[in-house]
Amino acid sequence: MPRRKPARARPARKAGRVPRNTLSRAVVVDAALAMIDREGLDAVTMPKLAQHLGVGTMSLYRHVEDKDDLIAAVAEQVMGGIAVPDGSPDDWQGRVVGYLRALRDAAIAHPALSRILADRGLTVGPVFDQLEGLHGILVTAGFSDTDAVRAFYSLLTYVFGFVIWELPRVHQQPAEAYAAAWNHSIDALDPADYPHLHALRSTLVTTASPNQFEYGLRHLVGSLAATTDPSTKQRPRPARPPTSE
Amino acid sequence: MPRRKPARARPARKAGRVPRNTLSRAVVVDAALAMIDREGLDAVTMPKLAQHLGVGTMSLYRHVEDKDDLIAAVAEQVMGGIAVPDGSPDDWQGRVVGYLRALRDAAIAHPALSRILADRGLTVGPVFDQLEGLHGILVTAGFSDTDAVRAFYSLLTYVFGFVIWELPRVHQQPAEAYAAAWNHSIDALDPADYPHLHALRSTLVTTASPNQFEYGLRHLVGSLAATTDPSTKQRPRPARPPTSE
DNA sequence: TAATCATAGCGTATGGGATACGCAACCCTT
DNA sequence: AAGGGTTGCGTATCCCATACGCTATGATTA
Repeated sequence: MPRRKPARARPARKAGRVPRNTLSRAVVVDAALAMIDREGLDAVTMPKLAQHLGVGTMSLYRHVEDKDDLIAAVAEQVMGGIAVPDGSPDDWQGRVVGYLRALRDAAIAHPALSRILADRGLTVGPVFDQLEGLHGILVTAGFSDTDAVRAFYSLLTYVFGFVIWELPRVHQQPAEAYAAAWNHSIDALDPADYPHLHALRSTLVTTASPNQFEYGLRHLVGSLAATTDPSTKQRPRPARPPTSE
Repeated sequence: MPRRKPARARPARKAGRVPRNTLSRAVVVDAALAMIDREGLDAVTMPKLAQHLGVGTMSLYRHVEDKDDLIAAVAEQVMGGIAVPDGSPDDWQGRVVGYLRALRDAAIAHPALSRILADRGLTVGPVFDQLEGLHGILVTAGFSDTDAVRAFYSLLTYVFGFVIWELPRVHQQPAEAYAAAWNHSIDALDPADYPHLHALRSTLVTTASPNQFEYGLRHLVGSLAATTDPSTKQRPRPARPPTSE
């Protein structure tokens, strides 16, 4: 008993009236990205996406191989929006860090990104350009070819791990839900067995700030810098890294 | 530990003959983990899992709230198997690094782990014990409360990002598939536009060795150490980190 | 302008999957 | 020997991803 026709808010299709060129791969991908951002990755299904676009479900498949292809395209779209910043060769740290921050920003702007990449590997299409750019920067800065590779892999890796760890804290329906959950978990633990966690209740949760991102990044970049350019060794590391929010 | 029946080829159920106490949450979770390791996360469905156990699909739901609960339990199971190593208080670096290596080993032994955690957040049950232990180690080593939190978050974060990046390389049907894919991708790029990537064909792929893990880890730990105990500043960082495989 | 044609949009059908619901066999208790 | 909470599980429902053509559409060409 088939019955399909609401097609949401969009000039409903008339019998026999089938407009052309309404869809394109770009339109589908954009809509998917928007829907993912809005309702979450799991909420996106082909039927729902189609309905949103005011088209039939199977129409999507004219522009996308399958759902997997669609999600991959979404990931590429997002990653493609990230650029390795310009800058003087002297400031390799600034450029590299700028790129990594952009990466984190993208992951926060599109919370599903890291999940998608965790599923299919970090190296999607546009990353090639970025690797090329980063490598150039590092080599110019004095890194050997191999060390440059190792360095940016380490950095990339750190950023992704961080973002995955950070996301549940950043995006959570009620903003305090995450903190509440943590506190609840900690309350359930016996203070005798978990003295530190109890003492740190507040710290554990609030530490997920931009500063935490910068903290690890600073250490990593600073240490990498030390292997190449001793003069910058101290720069990225203040006598004592800021310790609070 | 309670004994576990093979559960494999169980005599098919006879009409009216319904044995009792064949299942338990532990049995279900173990079977799920085994199946995940064997066939991948996506291959695991409630019907297939039940069939494997020789029981009806809905029987599983007596011991597991829903699939989500099951997967969460699997993650806990794996994470619970990781311990913060003992050691002398002097060797905080050794203990912390030991823990992080164990984490990576677990992620490699159970390739789906990182995907699962990326979906639901890194902090699953047993992690509390581990955080408690790590925090104690770091504070004893001279870190302030806050810095200790920042430090292990950074480390944890690095490890997870690394593992996610590394996994596709470690587990791939034909061992060379990954390298082949990369080389193929690079070949498709115009050497004029991507001089570095072309020059690095081999390096880019082969760098994914245990050394890469240690490379970033060494830098991170070394730099963190420097903030607390200047005497160890040089230790984790040889004059020049090994540069090759 | 009319006939031709590749193609976009889409209706229908198939094969899973997750899971609510409720029955009945079991095993334990009394 | 009877009763009852529990466990295993059959059935049914609702969604999904997707294969398979059919048909209208707009561009192309005669």
